[in-house]
Amino acid sequence: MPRTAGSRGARTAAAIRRAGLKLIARHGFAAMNLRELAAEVGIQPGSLYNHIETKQALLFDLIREHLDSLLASTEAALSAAPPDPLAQLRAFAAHHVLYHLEKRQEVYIANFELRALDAANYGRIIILRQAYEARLTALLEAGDQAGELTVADPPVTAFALLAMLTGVCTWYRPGGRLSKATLVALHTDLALNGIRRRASG
Amino acid sequence: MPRTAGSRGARTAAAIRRAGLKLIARHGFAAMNLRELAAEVGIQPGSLYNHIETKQALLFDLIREHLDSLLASTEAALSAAPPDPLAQLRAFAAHHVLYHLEKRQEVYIANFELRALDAANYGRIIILRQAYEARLTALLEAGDQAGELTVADPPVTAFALLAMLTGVCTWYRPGGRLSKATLVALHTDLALNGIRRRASG
Amino acid sequence: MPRTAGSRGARTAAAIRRAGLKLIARHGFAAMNLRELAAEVGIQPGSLYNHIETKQALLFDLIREHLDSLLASTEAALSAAPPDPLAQLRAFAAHHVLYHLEKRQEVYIANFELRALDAANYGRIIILRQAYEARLTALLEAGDQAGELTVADPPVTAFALLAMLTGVCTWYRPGGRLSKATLVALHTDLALNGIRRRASG
Amino acid sequence: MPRTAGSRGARTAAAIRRAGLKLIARHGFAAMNLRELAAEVGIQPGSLYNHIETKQALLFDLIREHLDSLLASTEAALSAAPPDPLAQLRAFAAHHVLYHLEKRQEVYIANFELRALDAANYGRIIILRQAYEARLTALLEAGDQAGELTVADPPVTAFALLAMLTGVCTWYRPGGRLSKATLVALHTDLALNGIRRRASG
DNA sequence: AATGAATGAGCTTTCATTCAT
DNA sequence: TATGAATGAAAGCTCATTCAT
Repeated sequence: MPRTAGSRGARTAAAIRRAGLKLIARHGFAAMNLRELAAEVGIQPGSLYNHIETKQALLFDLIREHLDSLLASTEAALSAAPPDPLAQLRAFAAHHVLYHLEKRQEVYIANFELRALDAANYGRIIILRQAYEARLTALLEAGDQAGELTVADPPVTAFALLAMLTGVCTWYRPGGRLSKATLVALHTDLALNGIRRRASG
Repeated sequence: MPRTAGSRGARTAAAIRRAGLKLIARHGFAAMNLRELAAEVGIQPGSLYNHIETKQALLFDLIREHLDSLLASTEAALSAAPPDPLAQLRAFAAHHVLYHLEKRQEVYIANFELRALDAANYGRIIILRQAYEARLTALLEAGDQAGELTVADPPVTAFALLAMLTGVCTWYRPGGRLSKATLVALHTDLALNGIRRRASG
Repeated sequence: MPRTAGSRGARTAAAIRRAGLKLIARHGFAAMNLRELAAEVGIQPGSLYNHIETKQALLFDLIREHLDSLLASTEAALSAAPPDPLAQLRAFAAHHVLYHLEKRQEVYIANFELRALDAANYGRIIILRQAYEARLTALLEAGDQAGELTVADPPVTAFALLAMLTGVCTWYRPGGRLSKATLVALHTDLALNGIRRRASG
Repeated sequence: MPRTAGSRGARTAAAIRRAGLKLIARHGFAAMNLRELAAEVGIQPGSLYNHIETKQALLFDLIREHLDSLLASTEAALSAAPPDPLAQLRAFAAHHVLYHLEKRQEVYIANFELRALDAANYGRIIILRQAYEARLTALLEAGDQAGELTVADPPVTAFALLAMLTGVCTWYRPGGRLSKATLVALHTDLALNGIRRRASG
């Protein structure tokens, strides 16, 4: 007779993912070890394998779920914004910063531990990541064609803006001098100003 | 009897640093192993210890040398530029991008492997890094006070600009579509535009 | 309330023994694991313990059942043969080869996995095995005394003949070049010729 | 500067092979563990890997060396015997029994642990083993054609004789009731009698 | 300055077995 | 009787580091 939903098993699996995020973000994937992860969850190392396939598969799952979630919530944010290019871009930037501030662990892992993925998993993740980059590139091109932006090279500009907007989550700590809202506004302006079309000359 | 400058020992030491940069940049510090490093150099693992103290000390040396070199060459670049705030900032940005494009391995390590440093080494490195960040922050404040820039929050803006200007070296590969000079110009403009004071209305 | 004879439980128990024979014969006892056995049966590993005591007990049961069956069918074969020593021996050899060809998995396990038995179980099995060897030794002695055989050392000769007659099941595969009947005849002759009394000097 | 020959390294490697033979013969390959092997040698488990590639490679090396040695010493024994078929066969059988009595551990492993070899290694070993079997098959065919033997099916007879002649090393213990020489004679006669041509009727 | 061999601690993973449900 | 989840021990193997030569 199968256990009921919400059973201990599901809670353990969730705790493993939570602890995985925390420890990989803290130590890096290679330096994190499953003994510590198990201890954090409160089970024996071998018991992890009732819930994960391998250490590598855990990393892949965490990254994939993050990117799935990022893509979905980005679409939601864009849908909720006015359709003109500047508003869409501002929505993208604001959502990016806020989302990244709130999911700093996931972001860290998804950006800096890709090299720890094996070839097959790396390929799968890159597709998702490129979809996200392409979304911003398309917005930049639309803004350029609408005459509202001056974008010298859309894909390169997209990379540059993403780097800037992502950077905040490498140093932000809750309770610091500036609120999340302030940081969102500051970075959004910085990004938009960098590409907004100048009045004339 | 000490060997002459170009002795085998000195060449081995240099080869170890070169291989260290390459392998740490490729795999990350924790995932890199000294066996592979020794093989790359063409010696046995035990022989490494005639040239390095520990794996940790190798990492520290590589990062410190990089930051020393970055700080020194930044000062040289700023000295060679006109003293007005905008020109200084442009020189800083252009130098940063070019230097980072040319030292991608060092940059990668100095940015992403700080967590692998032990506490004492981390403290030493952070001082150097903060000096670099402070240099840019000071330029932003000067430009703001001179009325040429609009900088909402100098330290945060400095972080944001550094993230953007550094980002390029995570994807740049020599022989790609765009030359280094083009990338330098593109990123410099993007950064400067983000903070240049708007005409008025 | 006990289930009826053909109940699910009894069928599961039989499937476990069948899978056990197959997997132990294929991989060896130590290399076989209960996960694979459970998968072969179509249940979860924990469920095995409704039907077996331990992995060790499963091995013991399989070997004991095989030897019980071998001893019983040997007696039946000897009873059905003429009582003279040569005929008895020929019946023993023919039965041995045929039985071994038909129960190759059981034979393999009973011959090569005895060392995996714990001390107590090993002792119980050795008694059965020695009974079988003693049966052949007795036939050899009887033949020798009757003047029909020349048996230098009955127990050693018994071991040697058993090794030869058993060996066929390490390489025999159904559908091969020779039929079971041919192999039985060939080996029986080979064994008998080895010990039949020579005409004179 | 390399160590001199006969160094500790070579002695350790030899001790590992000796202990490997002993423990694999005693427990079986799967049930043997490298911790026990290391303890037997008097080193730490990790140190084994200065001398072996993997556990699997150790098994392969032991089996291959045994078969190489068996083939070579068989050739030497045949060369030393008179060239007529019966003498050659007798020399083969006597050599086989004696060699097997003296290398019981190697024989056990080479016969019963082939299934523990991975596919590639298994293929390499089977070639050697078939060469040995083919040598006996050829002698049987020669004896049959010379009219001195009656061999119903040379390859099957070869398998049967090898099984019989090998069987002795599964139960022989030094210091037992019968000397090696006696056992060699007994088994050689048994084998030869099984196939020697009968006078006539 | 280089080597080969050793250490000792650690790693991910496997496994027989238990047990509440 | 079956399940899913847990245990605890052990496995093969890796690795930074040491050291006599």
